[in-house]
Amino acid sequence: MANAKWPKETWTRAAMHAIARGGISAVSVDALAAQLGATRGSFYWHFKDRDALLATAIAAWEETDTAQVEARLADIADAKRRMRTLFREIAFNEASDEVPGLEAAIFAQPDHPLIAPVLRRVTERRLQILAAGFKDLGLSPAKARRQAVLVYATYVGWLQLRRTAAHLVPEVAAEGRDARLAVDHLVDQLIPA
Amino acid sequence: MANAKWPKETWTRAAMHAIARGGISAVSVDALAAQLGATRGSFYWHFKDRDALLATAIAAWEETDTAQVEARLADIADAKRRMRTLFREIAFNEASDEVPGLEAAIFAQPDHPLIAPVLRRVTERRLQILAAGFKDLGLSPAKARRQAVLVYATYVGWLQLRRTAAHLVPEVAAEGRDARLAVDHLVDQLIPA
DNA sequence: ACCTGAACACCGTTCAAGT
DNA sequence: ACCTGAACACCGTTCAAGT
Repeated sequence: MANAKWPKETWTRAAMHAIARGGISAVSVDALAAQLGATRGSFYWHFKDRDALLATAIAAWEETDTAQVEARLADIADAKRRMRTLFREIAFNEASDEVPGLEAAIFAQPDHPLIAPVLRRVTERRLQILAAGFKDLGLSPAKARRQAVLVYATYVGWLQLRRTAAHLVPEVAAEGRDARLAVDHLVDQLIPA
Repeated sequence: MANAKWPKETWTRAAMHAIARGGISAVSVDALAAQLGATRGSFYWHFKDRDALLATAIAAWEETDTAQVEARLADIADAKRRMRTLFREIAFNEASDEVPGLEAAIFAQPDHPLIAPVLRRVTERRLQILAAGFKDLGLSPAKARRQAVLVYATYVGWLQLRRTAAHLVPEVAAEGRDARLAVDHLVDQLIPA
């Protein structure tokens, strides 16, 4: 258990990079084995099947994501600034993954059976953070919740438009003048003074 | 060409239903052949490969979608009512596909290489319709465009939240009191008086 | 405990042969 | 023109055998 040639973690890291590169379908036991210089048989000593590897990789992402969002927002006392930060930093600077592109790849397949439950938990946590912020800004609990849903839906759609239509919709790009104007416009309209 | 046992269209319809049921990965040449009572070899007479079938099915959806959105919105003269309709009817009553669930399944895989270019065209067309509406409501061209992007991003995210977190976020459900309140809230905030 | 290598199943693709 | 059926390739999974 301690002296494995290709410990479980090695397969998991390789899978995370494969997901970041080409999504779930890019995770091939055969390809990973070849890449590591191991055999497919070896893989099945550590994992029940391919899905178990995928679940482990996605769970690893969830843990680091939870920790990061918490850390980033806890610092900011002022509610309005916290909201702007959520959009500016998290939505626009492609959250600082330790595996670059992994979050984007996971958000790109929200309906995958292994991703959906994780995304539900992440969504609920973020909605609670947003709703708490809007309550701090003076909204009633019900209105704060509705506003949180509205803002989060916009965030989710914004990310999707960036992936699928960035050239077409310069407003949602990660940088540029159009994008900055659009974000200001968005923040002004979605976040009460 | 006229007297085929399993004409091209039969394969295409079967593929559309398979996509609606389980997404792109549910389209298996082997499974479709078995289902139709044909052989896999027969399939390759009509299509170059599996991707050609997928492309044909997605193109068929694009055509009917284009026609439907055009027809539905052309009727409504008043700009504000047109906007509300876009959200109420199209976003909430699961656009009346002739193949039920197909649009939702396509929106669920926006990054798939065969889906992405189609979705780009659909996105641009819808943004133009929205922006024209906001200009009719008195916004400047630049503001109308930004508002269209904001509204459309919210729409896209709303659909995704419904798919992945409907139980968790009753506000985005297709029906119910919470959902109606949330939509009113949303329309009031996103569509200028 | 950990890994190899052969075997099998599933499914996309090709193609020679039929009608 | 349209279809069959056999063959092959790719890859997930199992398992007996090795160290």
